[in-house]
Amino acid sequence: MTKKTKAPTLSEVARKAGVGTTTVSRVINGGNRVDPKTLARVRRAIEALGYMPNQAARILKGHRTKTIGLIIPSIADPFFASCAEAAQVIARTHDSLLIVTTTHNEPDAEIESVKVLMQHQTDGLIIAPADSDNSALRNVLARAAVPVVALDRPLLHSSIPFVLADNFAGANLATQHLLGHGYRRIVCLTGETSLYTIRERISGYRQAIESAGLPAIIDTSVTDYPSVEQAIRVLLASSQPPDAIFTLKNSITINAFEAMLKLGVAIPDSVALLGYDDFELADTVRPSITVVRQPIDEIGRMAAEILFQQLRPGSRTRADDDRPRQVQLGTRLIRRNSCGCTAPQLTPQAQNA
Amino acid sequence: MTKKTKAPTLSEVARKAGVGTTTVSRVINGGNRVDPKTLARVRRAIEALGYMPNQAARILKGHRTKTIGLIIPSIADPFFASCAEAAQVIARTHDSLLIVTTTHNEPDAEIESVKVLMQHQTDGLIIAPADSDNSALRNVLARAAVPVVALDRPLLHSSIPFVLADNFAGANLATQHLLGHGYRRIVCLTGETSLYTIRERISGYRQAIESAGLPAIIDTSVTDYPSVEQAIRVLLASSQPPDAIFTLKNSITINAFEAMLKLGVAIPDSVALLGYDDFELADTVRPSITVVRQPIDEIGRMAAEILFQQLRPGSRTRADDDRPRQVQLGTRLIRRNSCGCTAPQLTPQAQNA
DNA sequence: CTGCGCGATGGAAACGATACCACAGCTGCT
DNA sequence: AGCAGCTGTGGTATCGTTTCCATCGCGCAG
Repeated sequence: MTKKTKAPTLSEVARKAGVGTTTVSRVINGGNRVDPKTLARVRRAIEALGYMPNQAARILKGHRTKTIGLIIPSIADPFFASCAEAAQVIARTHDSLLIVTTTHNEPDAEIESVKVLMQHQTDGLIIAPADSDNSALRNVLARAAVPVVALDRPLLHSSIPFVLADNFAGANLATQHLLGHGYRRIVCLTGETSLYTIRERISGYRQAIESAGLPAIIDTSVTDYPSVEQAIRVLLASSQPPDAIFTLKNSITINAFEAMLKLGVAIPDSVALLGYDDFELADTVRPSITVVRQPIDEIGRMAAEILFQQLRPGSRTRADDDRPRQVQLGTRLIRRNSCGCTAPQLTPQAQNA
Repeated sequence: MTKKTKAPTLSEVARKAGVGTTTVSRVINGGNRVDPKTLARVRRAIEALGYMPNQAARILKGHRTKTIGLIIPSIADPFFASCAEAAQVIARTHDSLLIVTTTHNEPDAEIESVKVLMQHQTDGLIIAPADSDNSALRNVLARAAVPVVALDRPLLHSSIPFVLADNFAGANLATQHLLGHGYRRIVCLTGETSLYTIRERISGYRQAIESAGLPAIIDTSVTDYPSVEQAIRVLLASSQPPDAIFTLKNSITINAFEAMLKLGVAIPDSVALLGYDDFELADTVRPSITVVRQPIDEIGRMAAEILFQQLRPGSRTRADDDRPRQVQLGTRLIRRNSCGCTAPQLTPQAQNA
């Protein structure tokens, strides 16, 4: 038990170094305007005592806390995990700490998270709202009195800046790609339609399908593996079975792939498959799966950067900054083998936006 | 700009409610020993002002901060992301906030993280040390003067409790399984041997192989896809090509699988494959991949629980608690098709530990 | 009738760091 | 010589909350 009972304070350092607290404070914060000799002495005292500034006291005194909050549905979701990682990198360059809380897409948990983070005096907030039209959340955020940036999903009817991928364009392009291959009965398996991103993707799909004069075939009911398998089974048994499946979400893509394998559906010869969101193994499975890839890291990075940009002293006052506040990033179609492209491109292309 | 310039304070609430600060404080902390009428009045004032306690001030006043730190290599790594998620759930049940920092397995970043978290006065720390024998880290943690729990990797030569999977037993069992299938030239592709977990797995493999009187064939050089493909290419071209490959890490398993596919190696008929760590698609690819699965969530959960157990008031004094402090959790062999098991078991078995 | 105990409440001193202000000593200009 | 201006320094109020201690009624036993 070599545990020390108490952390040394600034004034203990001051006493040990034989100087005033002000001087020690100066040394800690850059050491300007301090005599080199004094500086060295204080530094030595700090070292000897193993002194570390108490953040709570600093924060209490006011001003910047060097802490920002990130509110996401889940850490275990690779998409948000990558966003978090990217945001943390940016936070670190701004000498700030990122605190992540999770909501599992529950509005109550979101509001709770905002409250918790505000109590911890975070300088700003990045949030991926479950419901893009949640007035309760808007209110809480308005009270928060700190800059907020929305991530992956916008917060509508508010002036909150957002960073997200162009889901409409991504799905639109993917659908066009399938149409280009000659598929005519393209089914869309969606997942939870309460999410803004999914709805946008549906719109993108629908627009492409309908402007080709074809019927949109949308199944919003699928959730887990059994439901996906069942849905595909039913579709295949119908009088006009699909010739392509477009899945709007990672887990559904994987489930659909597995179900098609199990049901003995030849991909893409019998039915093609194209998924929204890339994943590591999409390239490894046989056939490899064509997907729409979002610039995940970029989303996390930009959200954080916009937040810090708003945190710059003075930026609050001059309301009209020249920088863009609402960012929609482009997506790429990563062509692999599940869509009927014979020779998969090794270098991804087909940018949009 | 409906932004409020300033958050209301406790004394403003007190003034509004016409009571003293002490009373408001009591109301916030449970409201015992307060007249029901006063209580209601204060509650109303709190509501009206949208008051939220300032954590910084609370923390400064001393005692518990209701905040714990988690230091992991990466948030984007699914293993640690799941640990973090599990730990966060436990933290929430203890009414605490979890702050995650990442190190990318760099010792300097670890020490920096500990310092940052200590400055934020976290009540305790959970850490996955890159190097299990890092004396600098041990020193910093000793100074930290708060309970610490090691996760996934122990911190040797210290009394710090740890929670991890039994890597030796897991690899040992996996190797035995391959031996049981009749494979005799089992190659082990490791990944970075600086990690405790990898070293343990190597030992488990070696022990099983050598007690079968066979030579351990270990390639520690592989890192990314090209190196894995190259390694497999060389192995196959040798005079005595392997009949099974045991990969000690997720990314290497995936790389090996892809390389084998590309090189036209029949799995498992020509060469079997068994990987350490399960992943979502291991079950979806063809052939599905047999793996050793670790109880990831359980690791995160238990680490957090042990930490909070040590945080219980008084537990610091009675040093000899009856609870176990060093936990090694069992792993399971998930039998699929890449190892030669003809009929894959749908219900995983073969527990060990 | 007095004092004791108890429930309800408020005053004010911390907690540790910051920053405003003051001031000492020195330079160099008029 | 006098004074402005600069550098290096310290005293001290302050941030918002908790908590120790004091106070104040008030019913009730002695």
